[in-house]
Amino acid sequence: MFSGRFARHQRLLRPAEFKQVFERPCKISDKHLTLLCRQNDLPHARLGLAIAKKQVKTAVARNRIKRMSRETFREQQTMLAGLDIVVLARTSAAQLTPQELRRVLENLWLRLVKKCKS
RNA sequence: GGAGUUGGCCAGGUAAUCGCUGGAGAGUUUUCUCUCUGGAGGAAAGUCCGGGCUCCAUAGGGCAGAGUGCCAGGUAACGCCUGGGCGGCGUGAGCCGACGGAAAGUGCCGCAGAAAAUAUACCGCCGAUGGUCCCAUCCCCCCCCACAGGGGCCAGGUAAGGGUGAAAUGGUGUGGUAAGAGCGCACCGCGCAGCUGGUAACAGCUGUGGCAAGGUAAACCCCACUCGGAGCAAGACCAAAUAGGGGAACAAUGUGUGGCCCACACAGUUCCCGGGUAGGUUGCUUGAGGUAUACGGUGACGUGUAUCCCAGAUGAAUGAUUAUCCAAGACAGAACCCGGCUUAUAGGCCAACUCCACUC
Repeated sequence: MFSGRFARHQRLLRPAEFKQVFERPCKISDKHLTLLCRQNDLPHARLGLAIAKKQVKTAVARNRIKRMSRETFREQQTMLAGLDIVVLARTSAAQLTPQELRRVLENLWLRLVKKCKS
C-alpha cells in the first residue's frame, strides 16, 4: 500500500494548538463528520481528533473513527501539507461500517483541499 | 437418539504490504534511523460492594447516620464463595429464598366481604331454660293427684355456616347438644419441658398444655454485629516566562527627612533563597501474579517445590489494505492495582449428571 508515516510531530497535541484551529476555521462537513482546518507555517500537515463522548457513545465506535481518520490522513498527507486539521464526529458516525467510513473520509479530504488550499 | 441441569474453556484463522506504541541493543549523541522483541477483555462495561496504596483527621467513649441479618467455614476483606440447616418449586439432575424479632410501642391493610383487629354487632341456627299467646287432646259439678302434643313471639343461647379475600381466631373425623363450640376424644399442626444426635443452625423421640386470640419489619421501630474522610485529576519531585516576597553585595548614583557628614526609607545593578503557574518527570506495573505438580481438606481454599515475566498509552498505541479458508465472526476497548457482584453477548467445544424413547 501507501508509504507514509504518521509521527508525533504530525499531530495536534496541546490545547493551545487546538484553540488556534477552532478560532478561525475553514469548515467542511457532511451528515456524519465535520472537518475544521487552518493554514500553519510548517512544511507538513497536522491532525487533531475531537470525537466527543456525547456524540459517539461507545468507546469502540470512537476508536474506529479515530483510527480510520488517522489512516486516511496518513495516505493523503502529501496533498494536505501546510494545514492543521481537526476532525469532529456527529451522532450518526457511530453507525457507519469501516468501509463506509473510509469512503466518507476520502471524499472529505478531497473537498477540503479544493476549498482550503485556495 | 431426543429433551434438559450444572461446571469449565474458546471468542475467526493464515499470508503479504504499509503504519502506531512500550522495552533492549546499535548508529547518531537536538532528535531521528535501523535490528530484535512485547502490545486489550470475558466481561476491559455498570461503578453496586470489599481491600491494597496515597494524603488528611484521630486520647477514650457516646449519640446520630449507613450497611449487614439461619449456622459453620474460607479470605487481605466483603453485601462474595464453599459446605450444611429450614422453607418453596421441579418426575428428576437441580434451582430459588434480605431466612433475627409482630406477648415493647406506633402506623397501614385498596376491591370484595357480615366482619380486616374489635370478639363483637348483622344474616342465619336454636329457643333446652324462663315468660307470654294460640291450636289440638283429656277431664268437667267442684277439688286433688298422675300423664301431657304442636306452634308463634320475646328474653336468651350460639361462633358450626354466610358464595368474599393474599389473609377470617388451628385442620379432619367422631362423640356431644335445643343448636353449637377443644366442650371431650383420636390423628395432624402449634407452644412448653426433658432426653438423644449434631461444633452450630436444626432434627428425632418422649411427656405435657386445649391452643395463649391475623398479616405487614424491602413501614417506623427493637436487638446483634460492622463502618473516620477523600481519592492516582490521590500524592511526590523538577521547573521556564511574567508579576511579586525575603536576604546579601555594590556605589563618586538619584529622591525624601536634615544646615552638612553619618544614618534611615524608597528606587537602581548583580547574585542567592523559598513559594509556585505553563510544561515535564514520577506514582505505573512483580502482583493477595500466572502455569505445572505434590500434599491436606467433602469443598471454597491452604501449604510446599519448580518455573515464567505476560499492555502500560497520556489528545491517549494495539490499526488499515489485499488475498485466501470456513460453520461467515456477537457483545464490546485497559487508564493506579486486585477480589467479587450485576448487566450485554453470534456461536462453538469439553466433562459430569437427570428424564424419556429405542436396540441388544
